[in-house]
Amino acid sequence: MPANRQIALLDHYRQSARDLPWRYPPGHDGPRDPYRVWLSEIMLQQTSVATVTTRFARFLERWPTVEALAAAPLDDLLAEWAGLGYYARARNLHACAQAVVAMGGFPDSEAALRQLPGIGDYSAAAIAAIAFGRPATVIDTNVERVIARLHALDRPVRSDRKRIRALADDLYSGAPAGEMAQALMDLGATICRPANPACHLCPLSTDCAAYASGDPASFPPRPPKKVRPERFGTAWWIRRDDRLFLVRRPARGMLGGMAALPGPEWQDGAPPACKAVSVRHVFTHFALTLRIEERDDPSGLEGWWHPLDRLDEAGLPTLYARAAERMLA
DNA sequence: AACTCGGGGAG
DNA sequence: CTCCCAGAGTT
Repeated sequence: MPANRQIALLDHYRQSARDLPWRYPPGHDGPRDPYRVWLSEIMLQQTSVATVTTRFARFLERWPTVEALAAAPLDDLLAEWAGLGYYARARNLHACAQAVVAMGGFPDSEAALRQLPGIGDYSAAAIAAIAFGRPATVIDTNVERVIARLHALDRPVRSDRKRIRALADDLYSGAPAGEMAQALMDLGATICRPANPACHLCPLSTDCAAYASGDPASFPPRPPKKVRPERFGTAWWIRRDDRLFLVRRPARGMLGGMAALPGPEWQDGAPPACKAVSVRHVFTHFALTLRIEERDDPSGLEGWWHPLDRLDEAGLPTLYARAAERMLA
């Protein structure tokens, strides 16, 4: 019997919805642009609202339609994506745009959306619900956390997905899915936060088992963290006059397809002691120490000379942007 | 089911 | 420092 929870959530949302650049406000009854919804959902995958807010408008201004994006060179899209991380998203975004144009527009069902590159379970449900008003159970990490707390689930989310799915289906049942999804995500971001949840502001607190337990922040339990391995590598700083030699990384894998400083593949292990200039960069599953070595000959390398005064337009991912910043300081 | 894949912001 | 974020694809 989720009706009371749904009413409490939707009422609270209509009162306090965040005003976000990609969002249609609660109660919006006009046409919706699936391109905007899709783009925002891909950008927001594992990326905070604050970060996306600074990049969404510029991206949309450069490519206002899915047709424009499909026609753009992939390298331009990757350069625009630089600094956002998880670059497979940008490669899949391009492939998805071309598929959508080829089929004459975005499909409006969750199942058909799910078949497109870069659109997984979450994004398919979110786009179907938010852009097309379809019923769908939209489950992201916010929804998982809210449900884990409502029911005081005592297993890590990763090993309790089936139960969370069933509880989420029930929570969404019969309600407008797009508004429910956004209500739950706002709740998770602003009230039912991972740490220091603001239960005194929560419209569901009287119905929440974790709140009743007295220690809501302990739900859901976090899996044990694992150690982050070390890697090291070398990047070559090859400068002639006012230009720098850059290369493009292999299409798949780490920083796939991105502009970069040339250099050999990175190695496992702790970096050898060295006084040379180096930058340290922490990725999700390893930490890298990149030594920067000056060279004057790019022979044997495939790349291009890039003007140093326009390096910010080269589309370097953050690791190499920091390395260049260090060398130019 | 476990890995791979970035980076920034908050505490 | 640590943790987390509107996850997806591969193995």
